[in-house]
Amino acid sequence: MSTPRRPRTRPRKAPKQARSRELVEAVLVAAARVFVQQGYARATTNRIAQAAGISVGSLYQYFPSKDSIAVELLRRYRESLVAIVTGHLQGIAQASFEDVVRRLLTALLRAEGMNPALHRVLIEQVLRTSARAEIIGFEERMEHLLADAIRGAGVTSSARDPDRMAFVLVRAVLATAQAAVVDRPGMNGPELVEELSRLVVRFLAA
Amino acid sequence: MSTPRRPRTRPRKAPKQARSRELVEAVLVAAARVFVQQGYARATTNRIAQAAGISVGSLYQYFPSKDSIAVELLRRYRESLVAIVTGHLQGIAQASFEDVVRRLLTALLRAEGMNPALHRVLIEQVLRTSARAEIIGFEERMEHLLADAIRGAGVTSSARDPDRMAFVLVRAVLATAQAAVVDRPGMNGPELVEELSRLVVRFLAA
Amino acid sequence: MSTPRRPRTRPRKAPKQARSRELVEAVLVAAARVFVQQGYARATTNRIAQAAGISVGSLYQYFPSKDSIAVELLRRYRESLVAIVTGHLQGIAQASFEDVVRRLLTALLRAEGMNPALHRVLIEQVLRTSARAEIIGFEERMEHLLADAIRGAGVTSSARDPDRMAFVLVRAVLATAQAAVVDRPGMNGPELVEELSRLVVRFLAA
Amino acid sequence: MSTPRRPRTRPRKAPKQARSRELVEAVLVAAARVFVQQGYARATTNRIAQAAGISVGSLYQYFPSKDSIAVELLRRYRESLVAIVTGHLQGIAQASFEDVVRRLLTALLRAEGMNPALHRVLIEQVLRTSARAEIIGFEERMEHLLADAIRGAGVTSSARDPDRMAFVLVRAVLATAQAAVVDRPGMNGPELVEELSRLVVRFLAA
DNA sequence: AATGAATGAGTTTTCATTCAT
DNA sequence: GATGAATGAAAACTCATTCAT
Repeated sequence: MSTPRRPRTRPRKAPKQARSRELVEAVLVAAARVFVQQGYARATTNRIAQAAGISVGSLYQYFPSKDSIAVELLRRYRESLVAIVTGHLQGIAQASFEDVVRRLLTALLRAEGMNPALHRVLIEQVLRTSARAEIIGFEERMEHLLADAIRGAGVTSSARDPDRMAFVLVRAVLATAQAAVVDRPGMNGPELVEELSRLVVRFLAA
Repeated sequence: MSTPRRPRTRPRKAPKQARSRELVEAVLVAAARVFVQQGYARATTNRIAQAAGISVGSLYQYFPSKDSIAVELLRRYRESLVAIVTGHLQGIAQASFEDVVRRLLTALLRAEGMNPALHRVLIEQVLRTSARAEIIGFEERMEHLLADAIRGAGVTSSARDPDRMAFVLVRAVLATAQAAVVDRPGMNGPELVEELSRLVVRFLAA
Repeated sequence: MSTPRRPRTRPRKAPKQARSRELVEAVLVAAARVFVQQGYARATTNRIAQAAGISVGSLYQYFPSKDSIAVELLRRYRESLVAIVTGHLQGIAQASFEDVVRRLLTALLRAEGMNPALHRVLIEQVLRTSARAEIIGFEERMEHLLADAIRGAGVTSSARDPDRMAFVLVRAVLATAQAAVVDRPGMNGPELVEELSRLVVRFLAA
Repeated sequence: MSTPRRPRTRPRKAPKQARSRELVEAVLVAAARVFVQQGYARATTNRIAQAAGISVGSLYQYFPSKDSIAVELLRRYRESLVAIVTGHLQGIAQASFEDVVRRLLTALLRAEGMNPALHRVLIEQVLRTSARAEIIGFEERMEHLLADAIRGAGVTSSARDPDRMAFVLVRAVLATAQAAVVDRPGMNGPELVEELSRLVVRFLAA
């Protein structure tokens, strides 16, 4: 458990060769599994390497520290969530507002790229890490996207602050979606999408 | 030198004497602080004991392991949240529905008994602990409370499932409240209460 | 932080590489010395590792616990004693009975492979260990060897039970030999061999 | 496991009052049981006190250290063995030599005051202790008793050294008796007494 | 005198990281 | 590049002993 002198959280080298890229992927996939199953503290680098089918030494060839794996995982995870949301919000012009909401929520609840258990573990860890700066602002980005959409759509009365509305919606929806995916799969289904859509639409109504 | 076979997550002895109870409290308070400040992994039992102003040995007199401290903290935290919600829901007969919602949200956002930063750390920990079973069911209890309130208040149309509604509301509201308290204190204020109340009331409307 | 449920008394990995085997040997040699010099309780794993010229970590790579070192030492010690006795008993056909006895006793008293001080420490330890089952039966094996030899040699009258005779001889001879080697080196010598031989031969006589 | 600055192995105070004596006895009885069941290292002073039905504090009123309990136990144990042997050897004038031997062995094998498992644990411990000097010489005393008896009885030829004979006999007989009592109760019985007597008598014969 | 809570030095054990092969 | 054995700092936990009550 000795800690490196200087925090190393950036990948050691850009995986240029195909083989390297595969190796990096293997490590990330394995690490995600081990982190979730054992918790960050129990997830030893040896276990991760083993799960990835490589040696510890090779792991350290691409990740300068255990933390750097967590950070990269978190970065990717959030990237993918942002991508999903962005993608659907762009469709807001073509489709009815309610349809967009419904599709986005359906996508989220289908757990596309969503792994909140992992997210929780990573957050706890990364919060203690120097990589904090690289990571925070994720929800903020989501909020900006949403606030802009709200403003652009002219959906709402001028009396309310779109930023605050976005803040509320991002947290409320993400948390509910995550809970449905992880803790209560039985709750997940079209009816939940319906309720969540109702939550969003009614909340946004003037 | 050998370790007991069963998971050590239950408090070692019931603190009967006043002195003992103080000690247990001191440990919990200190542990909460250290967990939040340093993260679970860096929070060593020695540091916790020191922060509590006692010796490690005394700590282990009452908590058989580091994990057991986390588990007890989580148990208490959730207990207190349930108490707050229960308290306010009981007032639902005397006051207008909207008033109850507003007061409850105000209480939550005032961070009464709420320490989501601690909660996050603990969750990560307890996720991999055998104590998991002792802990889950917290949100479920909240949901039951709320679902009953919804049914009793006759607030809603018969077409919707009160259980699903409760599921959505509990997650949405708790997550937003926690985020406001921890991550974005600037967002916290009467306007947020207003928006959250709107979220709840509109969502519940027939 | 949690400990494996099963007793850790078996070597962790089979030392296959030459390097590994050396390390295991080094640990055992060092441990034997430290156990004898300091007693089991004072013989810390760090001290043993240091005496072996390796790091604690390496020690734990091959021995899952302090106890497992003691158990392996005891196993080997007894193995070697059995080998000595077996070797000499095989010569019983070629040489006169008395000669075999004398040579065997000489070998034992020359402390070939015999380290009773270590034995004592180990016994105390193993007595309370789950490895007890793996260990007991040592004297029994010796007795079987001897009882068979007695029967085969037709040395004795049919009125006596060879098993009981073997029981008595094994204990009597081993204890005396050990005492001579450890506690009273001054007593050790040809005359002692003579007396012990007399003890055995006369005891066996019809 | 911190060790006292100066070895304290003598009872702290002579138990003058009846109550004190009882307490001391209770501790010794409890300690003997715990030492045998758990081994010296695992036998904590708290466990011993608990087994004795008193508090640790009271234990330390009469024994200045954990070691001092072991030392006192060993002292008493050996005292009692010596008493048995002495008693029987005195009868050597009145009865036939063989009878004395047989009676003595019968007494030993009846486990009168004999607890070799305890003995083993204690020896290992006391060997590391400053009390070593107080303790060693036990077998020597037994040997002197026996050597004198041998000389006095004129049992044996002048060609052999009575001291060496006594050395051999004491070790051989004690070890066999202990093994029979502890490890192989099934072996214990009149036939064993017969064999052991034969061993002694034949060994002593000119 | 008796009690048993408190102490903290001293153990066992783990695991991120390095580096010789 | 890959490997995995070796390292050792740091962590969890124990228990002989003290001392306030």
